[in-house]
Amino acid sequence: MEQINEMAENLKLLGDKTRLTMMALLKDRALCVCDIVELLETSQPNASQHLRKLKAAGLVNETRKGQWIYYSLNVEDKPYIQAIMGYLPSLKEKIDQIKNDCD
Amino acid sequence: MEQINEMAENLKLLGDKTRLTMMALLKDRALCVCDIVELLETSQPNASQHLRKLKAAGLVNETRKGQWIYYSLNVEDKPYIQAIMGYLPSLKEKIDQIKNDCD
DNA sequence: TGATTATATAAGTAAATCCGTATATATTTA
DNA sequence: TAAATATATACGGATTTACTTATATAATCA
Repeated sequence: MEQINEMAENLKLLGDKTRLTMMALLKDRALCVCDIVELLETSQPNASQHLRKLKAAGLVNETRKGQWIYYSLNVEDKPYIQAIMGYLPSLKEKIDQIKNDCD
Repeated sequence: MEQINEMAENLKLLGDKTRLTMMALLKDRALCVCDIVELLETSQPNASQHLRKLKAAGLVNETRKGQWIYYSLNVEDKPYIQAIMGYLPSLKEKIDQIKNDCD
């Protein structure tokens, strides 16, 4: 079943706490890498590597804005991913705490 | 976020094509290990080991019936797992093809 | 009871995965 | 143009994972 294999690949990507937290963060709004590094309290290369995987699977988009690269969700055409996202807690409050240097 | 970590653990379990196919099969009905081995075309130990992980996470139940141990879904109290299950294709036709020795 | 069938567990191996350190690339600013 | 900032990539090590083979346990049947 090719459909199941494809779903398994995507679920595997979400089955990592760093990446799943990234997705939860991006539910609120697009974020640049330095925001994500600060929010996740991880290293910049680690964040970049996880973001690359999410992007390779088409789960996020990237947009450069000057020095910064903003990542945003790209799940409109992926209904089961959207369904999962609906069950992720909102991290909006946490996001509002970060100091927004990026700009 | 403990809730996210717990979700990530469960999604990781579903993020494997063997286990996700098992879950899709069990959506139709309870199956014994030998059924699953036949349907997945894998080895018996491999099937048992994957089933053990699903059981440890509480995603399936087991019930012995004589010589056979039947596994069934246990997702009533796990809404996001149920949501994902709803997007898995039905493998009913495939299941109906197996020769039902078990009995 | 001994043989057979169903399932679980143990142990080993190859591959995948996550993360850290180091470095490269791209953009902005002085 | 040089320095600073933001991000990506390369590489290596430790851990995890999936699978195989071999063996153990449990239930049934002759």
